[in-house]
Amino acid sequence: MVTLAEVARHAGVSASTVSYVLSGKRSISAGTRERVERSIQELGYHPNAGARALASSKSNVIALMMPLRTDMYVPVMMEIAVAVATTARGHGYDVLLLTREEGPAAVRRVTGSGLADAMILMDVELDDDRLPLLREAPQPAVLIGLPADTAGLTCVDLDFVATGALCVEHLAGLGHRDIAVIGEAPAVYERHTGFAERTLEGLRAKARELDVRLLHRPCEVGYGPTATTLARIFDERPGTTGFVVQNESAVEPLLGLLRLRGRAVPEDVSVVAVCSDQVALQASVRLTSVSLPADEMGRRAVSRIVAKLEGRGADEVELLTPKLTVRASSGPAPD
Amino acid sequence: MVTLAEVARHAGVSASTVSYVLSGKRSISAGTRERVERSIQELGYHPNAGARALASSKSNVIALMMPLRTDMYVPVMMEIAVAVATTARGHGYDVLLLTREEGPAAVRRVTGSGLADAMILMDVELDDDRLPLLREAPQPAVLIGLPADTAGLTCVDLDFVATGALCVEHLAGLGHRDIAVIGEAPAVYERHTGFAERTLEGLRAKARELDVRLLHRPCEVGYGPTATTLARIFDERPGTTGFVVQNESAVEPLLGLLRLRGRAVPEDVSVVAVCSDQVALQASVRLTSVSLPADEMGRRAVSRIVAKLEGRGADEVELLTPKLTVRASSGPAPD
DNA sequence: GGAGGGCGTCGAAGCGCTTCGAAAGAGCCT
DNA sequence: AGGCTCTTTCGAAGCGCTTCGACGCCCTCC
Repeated sequence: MVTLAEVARHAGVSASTVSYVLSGKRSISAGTRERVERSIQELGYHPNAGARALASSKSNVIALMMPLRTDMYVPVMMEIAVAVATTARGHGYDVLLLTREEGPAAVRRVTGSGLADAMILMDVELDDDRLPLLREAPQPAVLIGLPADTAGLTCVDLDFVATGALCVEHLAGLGHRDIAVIGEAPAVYERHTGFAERTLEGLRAKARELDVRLLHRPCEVGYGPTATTLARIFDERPGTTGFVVQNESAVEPLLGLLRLRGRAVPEDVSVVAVCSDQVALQASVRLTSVSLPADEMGRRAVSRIVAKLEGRGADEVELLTPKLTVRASSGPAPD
Repeated sequence: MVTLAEVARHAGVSASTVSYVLSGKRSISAGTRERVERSIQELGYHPNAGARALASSKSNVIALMMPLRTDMYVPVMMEIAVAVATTARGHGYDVLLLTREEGPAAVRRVTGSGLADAMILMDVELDDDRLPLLREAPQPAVLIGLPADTAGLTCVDLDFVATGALCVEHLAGLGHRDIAVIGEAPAVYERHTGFAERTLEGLRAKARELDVRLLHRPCEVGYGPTATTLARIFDERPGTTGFVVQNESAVEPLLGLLRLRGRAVPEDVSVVAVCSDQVALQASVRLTSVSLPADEMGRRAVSRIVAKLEGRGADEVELLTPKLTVRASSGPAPD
């Protein structure tokens, strides 16, 4: 393996000079810089990550703590990860993949070992057990999601309360008085995952405000569970004409089931989904949806982390404003 | 941050003794070990990753190069990543997430900088541009997938040729003489992704052998494209009674579309999918499928990497034998 | 009772890089 | 011409850990 010292010898300069050429922290004459750069090329030199981390106390790695369950939002999680990885690379950082399942131990490992310079955490629960550690960690962190207490934390998330409100508002505006919500899997609520509860909160508040009847039912992933949930909903509220689908994987089954029941979308029944634009456009009916800007959340999270690593930017909660796009799945309520 | 030296002072021993307690590379008396371990606990010591990497030339990190597209098999990729991350942690390794898109440059970065001790590559193309570098890299690597030339490489993959054959065999055995294949997106074939081409090869070979007519059509992700593809298939081969679905995301749309056309599954039409068991079970019809053992592939890949890092295990291609599970979506051909 | 051999521990030398202080030279002013 | 500043480069220290050789001790064996 080629070392700094070899490059220095090859270029006829000292090691520190090579280091300064690389980091740009001191001015180097054009001639020397060129000579060094040529040597680096010729020898195929790559700085040793460990040595660099040791000497500079910076690893140039961002840790990403990701949930590895498969009971929810896999594509969204993936999309966030993609955005994080790509954006981070753009800023010169690599991404270390940690599992949400390791919990606080992983946080401790990172903060203790200097494995990473900063952390991005996904799948934040309202009262997340990683938060206390995070607050005292020397490394900055950004949450993608919103816990109950955000003091001393930086968060990026979609404003799910507004998202819920927006869905109800849209349907109510079209004259729907009976709205059903196909929610996340029960386990998601049991974990007190922030976004699920907040969406519900927004849905309920707006429903109360606009005097619309709202029925919320959690729903496991899969066609069967969706069918059961739908049947229950129609049993309980036969007059339901509006649906809000929070659970991406329930979208296609729901549309299929409505078709089977002879309920036309959007003539008889309107559907609003909270999902990525991709899903909304690929479904069998082009869905009216509030988009889940996974990509943007990932990018923002990295930007904030990088800002903090560079000493800019304070702790702050950034809630992205949801946007509802009207497509072919919603229309006026039948009379 | 607590250092080895501080632990040593606290325990009243030398730094090297602490190091040996940690690594177990030399015997330590029970008393000393306990004292040191207590100090480690009390001080909350975590070894510095950079220093460790520098001194031992081992980073305890495995790089995972993952495709970050969303045009195919997102859940499968995710499942593999999960398995890799979890298994790796079980062996004491962390996982560095690299994007497939960085291509050979990422391989060079890893091999040059000592960022990782080994690499696992996904989304392998038949003539992958990362392979030459890999062959001369000092770090071991495992491919999840199968390139055309496997000399000097270690690969883990499902035997997709056998998978294709199995699907045709099953349908032909039920009396189907006209089989259509809903394939991956055209881009996947254009990239010469190994598994797609191999599956097709297996399908074709077996069809020829059993004298069955086979129609293969690539298909973009989404309901619309699936509908178009299906329409074309029935135009071209109205007598089609057997379907092989290679593309997970086409499963639910296909079932819905068949229902719309009034073709009952499995009475009129049989469907065999190549997908994870989860998808097979969650679809609107419990699918006869060849399962994609993503989890096992991830685990095997890590096992092989760890073996190589420990000096065991040679270069080898490991093809997992596909298993077809008969469920409710396939039955005898109508006459 | 002295030689030989383990066992347990220590000290010191790096691993490859960053970074600080200082030296060497060049250019300018008085 | 001497002193000053500014630019460019160098040398050396040190980041926290691993690891090798060596040392001291106790036990065993003839």
